[in-house]
Amino acid sequence: MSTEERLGTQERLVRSTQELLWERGYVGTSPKAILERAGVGQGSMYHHFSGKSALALAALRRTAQTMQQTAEECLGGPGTAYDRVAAYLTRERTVLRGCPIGRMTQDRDVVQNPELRTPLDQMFDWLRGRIADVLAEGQRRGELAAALDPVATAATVAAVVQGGYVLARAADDPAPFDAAVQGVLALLAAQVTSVGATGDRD
Amino acid sequence: MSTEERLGTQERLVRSTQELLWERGYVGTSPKAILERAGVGQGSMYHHFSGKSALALAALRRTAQTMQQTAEECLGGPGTAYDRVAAYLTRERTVLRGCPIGRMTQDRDVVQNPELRTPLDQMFDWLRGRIADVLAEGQRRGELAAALDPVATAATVAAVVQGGYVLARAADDPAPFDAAVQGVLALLAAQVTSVGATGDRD
DNA sequence: GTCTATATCAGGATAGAC
DNA sequence: GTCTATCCTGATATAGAC
Repeated sequence: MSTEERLGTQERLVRSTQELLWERGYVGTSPKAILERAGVGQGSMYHHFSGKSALALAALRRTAQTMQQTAEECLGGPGTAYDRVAAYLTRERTVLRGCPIGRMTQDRDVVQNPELRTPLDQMFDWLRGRIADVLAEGQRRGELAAALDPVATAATVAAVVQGGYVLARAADDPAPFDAAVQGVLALLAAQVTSVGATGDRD
Repeated sequence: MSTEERLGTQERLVRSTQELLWERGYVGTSPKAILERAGVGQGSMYHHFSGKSALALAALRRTAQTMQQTAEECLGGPGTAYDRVAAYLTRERTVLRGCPIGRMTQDRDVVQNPELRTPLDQMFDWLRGRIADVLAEGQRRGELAAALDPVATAATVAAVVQGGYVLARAADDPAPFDAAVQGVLALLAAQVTSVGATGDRD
């Protein structure tokens, strides 16, 4: 008995929806496709969820939550601020699949629906804030140049990842993603202070 | 008589398709919507184009061409390499609408169709190459640090724009786009050599 | 070249039996 | 809770008249 089969109906529906939204987007995902992948009947689906958008909302919340945890594992890890940002940028990714959250950003029905947009908004807002915190902490420790703007730089880092996916998918090749990441890491490395600097040590 | 009305049927169809692809993506755009916006009948449309994908191909080629021209106006302009990249990054944009080419990257049917993907691929390939050329030229002139990797940095610049759109649409606010651009410009500014440097002058 | 049928299938959901 | 039947609309295209 597979893991999938032992899960509850509701859980299987949410997971199917997560997968399909990632692969096909919101417009491209039909209730029929969801229930077929989940292996449940139509009546079953409409019993647990009011319809497509309710299913999508549950799926997006789940995906955003998972992505946040994954990012936190890198950004909350050990090392300097540069190390932690580098860990986030270079963590293993299935580049050509793109970002399951960033992708939804291109879906009209999602962006125009405040409820559906909220998980995306919160996720990216948290991400930029978290990266900015890491960078600001690096500055306080004297690791990074004081002139660096943590908030703007955090947006840049997050944008490089999302834009890297776009470039890679256009090329059908992960190379542009990797190049973009290496490019921003090199620029960031130039902001790393060479000496232990002015940090207070006991 | 409006400009639209005096155009030929074929031309009106292509323009309608360009608009709709930008707004709704490929899956979200129906032949019916195209012909209604163009103000032509169904028979007319299938006379000039074999179907939806042929129409999309014509539209994407046109859009990519226009975008390339727009980018060239900035990147081929006057000033230092930094100035020209900055001109590209900060040129006026309707940020919340996103990039009409980058958007298609999230459309399964487009990316999986080699013919439809080609215009996207060529456009971004050209863009990264053009930015890399500008940066390399800046290095030869002694404007930019020799250690900078023009190819990787070019990918970063292109990614920041595409990713900036994603962040802005998630937030329903252009601010993250602007922040990402300012962030990468500040990082790039740190690569500008302070002196006229080693350039040969007559 | 353009128009109006016509055809087929999928999307998205409701109804009511079990 | 789950199933099957049914409904209505739209997507995508073909046919053949004008």
